[in-house]
Amino acid sequence: MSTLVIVESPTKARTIRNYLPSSYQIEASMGHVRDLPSSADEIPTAYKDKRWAKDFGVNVENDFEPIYVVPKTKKKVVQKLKDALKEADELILATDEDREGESISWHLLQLLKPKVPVKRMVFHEITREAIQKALQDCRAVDEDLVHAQETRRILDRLVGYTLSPLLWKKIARGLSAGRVQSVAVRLLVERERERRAFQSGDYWDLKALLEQDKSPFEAKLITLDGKKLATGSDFDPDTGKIAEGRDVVLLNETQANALKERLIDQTWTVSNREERATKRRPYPPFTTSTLQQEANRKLGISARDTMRVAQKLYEQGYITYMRTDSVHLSTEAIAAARSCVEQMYGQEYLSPKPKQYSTKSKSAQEAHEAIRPAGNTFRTPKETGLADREFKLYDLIWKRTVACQMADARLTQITVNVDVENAVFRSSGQRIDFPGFFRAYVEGSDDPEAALENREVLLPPLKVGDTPDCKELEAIGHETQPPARYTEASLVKTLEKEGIGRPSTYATVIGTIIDRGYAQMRSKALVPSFTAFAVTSLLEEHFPDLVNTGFTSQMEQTLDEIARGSAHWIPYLKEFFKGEKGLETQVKVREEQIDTIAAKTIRLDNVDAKIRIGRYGPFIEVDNDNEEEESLKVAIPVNLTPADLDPEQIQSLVKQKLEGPDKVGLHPETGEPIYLKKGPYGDYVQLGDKTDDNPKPKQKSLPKGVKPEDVTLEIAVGLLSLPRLLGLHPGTEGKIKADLGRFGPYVVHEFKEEGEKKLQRDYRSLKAEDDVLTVSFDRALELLAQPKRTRGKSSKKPLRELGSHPEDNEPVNIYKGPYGDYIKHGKVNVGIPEGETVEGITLEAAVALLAEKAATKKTTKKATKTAKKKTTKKKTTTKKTTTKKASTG
DNA sequence: CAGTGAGCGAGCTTCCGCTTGACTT
Repeated sequence: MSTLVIVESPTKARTIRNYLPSSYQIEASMGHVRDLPSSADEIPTAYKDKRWAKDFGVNVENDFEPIYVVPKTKKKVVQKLKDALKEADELILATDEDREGESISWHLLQLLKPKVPVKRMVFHEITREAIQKALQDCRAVDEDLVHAQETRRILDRLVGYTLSPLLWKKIARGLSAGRVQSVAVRLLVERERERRAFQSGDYWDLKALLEQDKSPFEAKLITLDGKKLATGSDFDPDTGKIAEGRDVVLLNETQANALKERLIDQTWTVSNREERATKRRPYPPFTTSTLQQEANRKLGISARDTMRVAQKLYEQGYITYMRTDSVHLSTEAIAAARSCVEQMYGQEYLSPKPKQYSTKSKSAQEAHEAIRPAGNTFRTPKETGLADREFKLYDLIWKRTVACQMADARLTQITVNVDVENAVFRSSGQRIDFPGFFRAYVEGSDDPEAALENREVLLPPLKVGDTPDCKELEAIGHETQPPARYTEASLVKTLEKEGIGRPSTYATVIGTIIDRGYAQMRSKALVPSFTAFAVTSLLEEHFPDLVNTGFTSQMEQTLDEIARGSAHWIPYLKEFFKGEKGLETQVKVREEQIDTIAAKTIRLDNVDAKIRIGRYGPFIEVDNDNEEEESLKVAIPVNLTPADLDPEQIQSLVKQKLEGPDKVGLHPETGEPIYLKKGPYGDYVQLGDKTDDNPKPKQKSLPKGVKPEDVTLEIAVGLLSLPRLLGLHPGTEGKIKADLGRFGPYVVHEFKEEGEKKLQRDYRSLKAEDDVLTVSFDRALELLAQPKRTRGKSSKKPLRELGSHPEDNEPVNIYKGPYGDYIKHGKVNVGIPEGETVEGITLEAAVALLAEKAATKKTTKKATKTAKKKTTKKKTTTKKTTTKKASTG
């Protein structure tokens, strides 16, 4: 008697193995095992000639019947499951209890066609009791829920595969649109429009430094003649003036200074004092979304990296599952958190009752627990022995989980009014009466001003009638600020709030919009591109419903009805796609309506010139007054986004195009002219004109830190004389040169190794203090003598030294790598096999593993070669996209 | 890499979710 149990994740398989009898075999499906064909080569031959198959992989002519295929990457998994099933006389489908999980089970049934009894089992916690109970409560696959998933899948396919081709035709090839990404892009564009339209306003106020009984405190002017003083929120962002209907006093610099002079020597009297007790409740434990936000804000880690690190922690058994939308904690988890609080902070810091949090988001499917330290007792961050990011992330998760079972923080807010003449100043303080969960956790904030709130601000014990001394009075000017750009954190937060996207996709959505050229990351901000503006405008104008934040939640409502059996999926899709206002009809109509030129043209507020999306990127088009002549076209440098483009920028770009490049001077030796030019990759100098005889005049980029206005003839000549020969290496007689490369200035040592014909090159980057034009021979030797900076982190120190290899006496060590711990000997690396530990492995075992690896290396040469290609591609993503653009012409 | 924005018209690009492999250090 044996039972095959299929779960989604291999880690889960490993853990539940401990709670099931040995006659149970546990396998993982690794997520979905079938999907719609992603491209033409995946379409089965039977459907190859069908239009609908090629366009959608869904039969839109016949009740949206989908073609499901096993993707190449999943063939192995499916085979393994089939083999495992042959040995079993019972099948238990234990995929997650949400829409996608139910669907995976259904697909498994379709694929495996089991002849043995089948049960569907669901569990939310991986404990012996929970799994035993789940085994008792098996059910059948819920077909309605499966239909809801299919509807979601098909709808996304229809939206994506109709709108994207429309964009190829109307705007640029390779673009994409989708239910999730297009809304995300639109959010960025809308915010950028607000920022462009924003009119800043100035206002002044006074800050006083007062002193009572030798204790200083600060107070700010709040009213004048009983009228409220204007602050940033009183301004209308569209005009930069005080918003209509606001009865406030606006001070300019002169008025503020005059007021200051008038008030400084007067008598200041405390007129009012108020105290207000408040509470702060701890935050709920982490979901994927809140973890990504906090890791981004507090640790500066991107959503993608957060997930990568969390996955590691999960696989190594440190935390529970990291893709979840639930804040629910198991009773064991609550008990563990409470025991942590008692031990580390004491009974008084414990919340009086165990706290269970409930998920607010309507779209939540709650197939998993909140993200928390794994197990029935939590290891403290120190006990884990983790390091670097893994430690920091675990620490964050541990603190948040423990804090959620702690007592509320109790604060007292104190406000004191101080009158002087016709003005009232206010001083605000905050006293923490009991820190409660603050002891463990203070949430990071998008708004640094708000983060400061958590700090204690103490005031001297003032009472009404006190007359503090005014030590200093300062007039301070302020400028209202435009709304902040989205960061990864705030975008994820908004998407989750609107129910758009799922825990498993937040990080990839951001990746997609960057990959497609819809946005770029500038420090932490997501800045939309010109393409994003063009695409968003088109979609807003012609498909407003689809790019509305409400679209997904409407869809979700219908999916819920389908899941409950109260709605049918085919009529819904029919209406959505084939209906009078359906997508198919709309796309057809709009395709004729949309003018290609107009779609590629971007209108920006307060910019007259037209911006157009060309094949090689965005350019400015200035119409000529003379109708006969062609309009003027000026390329916009890459990395310049709509955010940077103001009328002055355009002016300067147009001017350069019209008047030609600035001439720096004539080359002292050849007499050729030297130009300073603006290229798509920045400013550069060029020697001579481009002619038929000289099709490739010498050009050199300005190094970082050199501004175009600083370029003298001397600098230009110097740059154009690069590479500069510094001398010959004393050891090898090889040439040492200095030059500018793609990654900045460098020195290189060129030499030939004994017997080798090929020239070897040893590169070192110059440091910030070095100048490529003047760097000396000695300095170059010094740099070359330094070891190459190892890429990545502190992977230098071995975790464990095993000893020296019997063959060559070279050390055999164990290191920590991004792909797990591994054994290193010379250039051969081999991962530690499953079941072995860093501590347990012997030198003999390691030597055997290394020999095995060295033997297989020859046979897998082909595989590593293709893989190498992949990584280099990845490394040079930025370059790739730009060269791609340049080479399509 | 470096001044374009179109066209002979093959075949291609593209969606959202669920998972960990491939890679190597």
